[in-house]
Amino acid sequence: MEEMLRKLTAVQREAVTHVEGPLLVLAGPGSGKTRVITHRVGYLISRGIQPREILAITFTNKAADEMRQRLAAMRLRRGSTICTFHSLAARLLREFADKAGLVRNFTIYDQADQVAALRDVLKTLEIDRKNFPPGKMLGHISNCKNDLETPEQYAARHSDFKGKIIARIYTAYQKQLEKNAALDFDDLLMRFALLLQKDQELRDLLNRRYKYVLVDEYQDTNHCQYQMARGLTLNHGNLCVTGDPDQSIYGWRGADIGNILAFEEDYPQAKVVRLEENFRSIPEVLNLANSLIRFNKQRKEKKLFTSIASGVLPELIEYDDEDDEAHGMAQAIKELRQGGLEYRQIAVFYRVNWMSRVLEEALRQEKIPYQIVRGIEFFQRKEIKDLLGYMKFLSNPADRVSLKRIINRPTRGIGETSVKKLFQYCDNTGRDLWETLTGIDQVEVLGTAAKTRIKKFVTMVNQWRAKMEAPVAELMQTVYDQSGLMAVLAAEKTEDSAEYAEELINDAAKYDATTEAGSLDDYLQQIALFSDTDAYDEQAGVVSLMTLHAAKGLEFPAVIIIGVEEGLIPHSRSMDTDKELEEERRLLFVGITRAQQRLFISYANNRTVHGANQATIRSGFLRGLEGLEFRRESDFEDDWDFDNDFSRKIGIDDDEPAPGFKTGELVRHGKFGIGRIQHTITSGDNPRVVVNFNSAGQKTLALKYAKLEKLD
DNA sequence: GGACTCTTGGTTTTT
DNA sequence: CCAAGAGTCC
Repeated sequence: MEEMLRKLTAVQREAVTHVEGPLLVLAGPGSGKTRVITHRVGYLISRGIQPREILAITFTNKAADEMRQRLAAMRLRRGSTICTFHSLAARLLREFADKAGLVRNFTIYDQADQVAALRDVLKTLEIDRKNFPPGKMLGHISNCKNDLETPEQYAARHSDFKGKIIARIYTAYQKQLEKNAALDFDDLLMRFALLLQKDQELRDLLNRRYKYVLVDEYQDTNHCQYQMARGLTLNHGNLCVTGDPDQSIYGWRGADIGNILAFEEDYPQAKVVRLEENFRSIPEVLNLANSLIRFNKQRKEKKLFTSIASGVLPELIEYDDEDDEAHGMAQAIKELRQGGLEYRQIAVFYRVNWMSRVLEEALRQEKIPYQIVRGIEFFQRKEIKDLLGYMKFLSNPADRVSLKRIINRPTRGIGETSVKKLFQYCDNTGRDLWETLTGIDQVEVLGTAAKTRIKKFVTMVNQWRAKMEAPVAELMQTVYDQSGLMAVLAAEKTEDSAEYAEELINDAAKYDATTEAGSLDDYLQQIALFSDTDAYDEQAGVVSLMTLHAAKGLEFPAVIIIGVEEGLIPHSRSMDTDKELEEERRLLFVGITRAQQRLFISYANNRTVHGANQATIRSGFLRGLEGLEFRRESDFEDDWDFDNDFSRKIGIDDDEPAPGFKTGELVRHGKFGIGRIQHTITSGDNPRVVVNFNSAGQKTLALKYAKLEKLD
């Protein structure tokens, strides 16, 4: 351990070795944050803390996996809990199901399930889907849950026409989920946060269980997650959070950047460590990132610097249209490869998923191998949803959404009307769905034909239920076969569907092989909480394509960002407020700071939207950037004077120190006292120096105004 | 009840 | 342009 600590910088070591009490690690991109967190876990263990007393909360399952591997590589004792907020909540809600008033085998609803459930609700409430679209309604509901607001509270707060209706929808939706023994993503967090709030006994128990809690990507936590982190550490206060306000990109789904910005006020005893040295990118990339993010007002001033050697200027390329852009980038990838990079070292980012299409086409034509990092796409396929629907219903026979999905797929002559009657019967008599199904003879509203068919279905399901303890893949294979799904898929013109279904069974087999105490419930939970980035395979040896959101936490020697246009970045649906605009800018910042060496940014003057060609405008974010090499690959000549609008000068350190001051020199400031120059910024006509003052901390000072006195 | 065609609306980002 | 929903026919 001692040796490992020696390899860290002084600031990193500070973060690793601060054991007791709240700790805020403000970590810039590429500052070795992951390393610090893993080392911190290692350090705690080396100090005699039991591994099982440590809880590390990551943003994705992928990040959790990686962390586990790193810890394993450090050959530490295992047993720490490393997972995401969602899986932690799911796990603990199962463990303390009684306290939470839940059944242990609850189902987790994904977006499609939520929509299906909400549609049913709207139908029974006889609310028009056009005026109250399910997606929008779910958005409202999600916001409420993220703020821990129950349907009752929402209803009490709204007396206007629309608010009242939404309150009715929210209430009925919750009832529906309850009936189905299902929780949506937000419920997981909300239910657990509320439980933690009101159940002191449980809180004490968990505070004793997890004595040290670490939360990564804290800038993207919402109110529920904030409450969870707080509740889990209330008794001992050993909460370490890490994050970067400049990389907060999930505000739209409830993430509150205020959580990290106000951490010090929230936890006055908190120690704050800033990791500002970047170990990832060449100064040219960092300079560009800095010159972009400085336009944001909602932030903590922070200057990124690096001692990595200078490289090539990032390029900005203009194209005529998206086809040219895609082919141009394919060309760039080829050139990068000739320059010695491997495919796996190159990534392309875009704002919206549909932008991958043109790109794929171009890459296929140019025979460049690629992967699209979109994990959940697989699980959104119809055949996968069908097969999983069976599994979900087996796991939780109260789940109407799943039953509705599978009872007539393949067709068994049990139509919509029969299902509707069945559900109505349950609602009217208050009887359990599965109970009703097994005693279907008593349901007078159904005809004999329907009853016979349902009985047959129930017999089939019962046979599977007898095998619930079997390995998941085995059970799934049986279901796939005996349900008739296999025959249906095999009969389809394209073989894709059957292949996908088999891929799912293989995935289950992998789960069986790697999980010791696996169960169907647990497998389904893992799948439900699968994320896009989880699909990123760094071993694949291919170019990676992904959205800017999915790029978070990753790094690549070469990065290409396409479609940097008004309406895309910033996206047309989030450019109304400064808050939204700043988040969009942060998104571009995240993209830029993924690059280690080479960075290409591009836009096209025309783009096909809705099948029609539209003229586009380069993103306003590009204005005022420093350190870009501009290249025009389009015929179109506008009156844009790049050299006037942009500055090609780059200013991080070394080459041109600010007049009279050098990195490392001791200086005195009238107000801040004595400090040492961290680095100098010479870009633009406003040379500045970043100084670490002994008492006042780090400050960026304009030489024009600040009177600095040299000391040595 | 189910398979088919036509119309229409609409493209963020995701656990 | 493309997916989902309504409408139509067997």
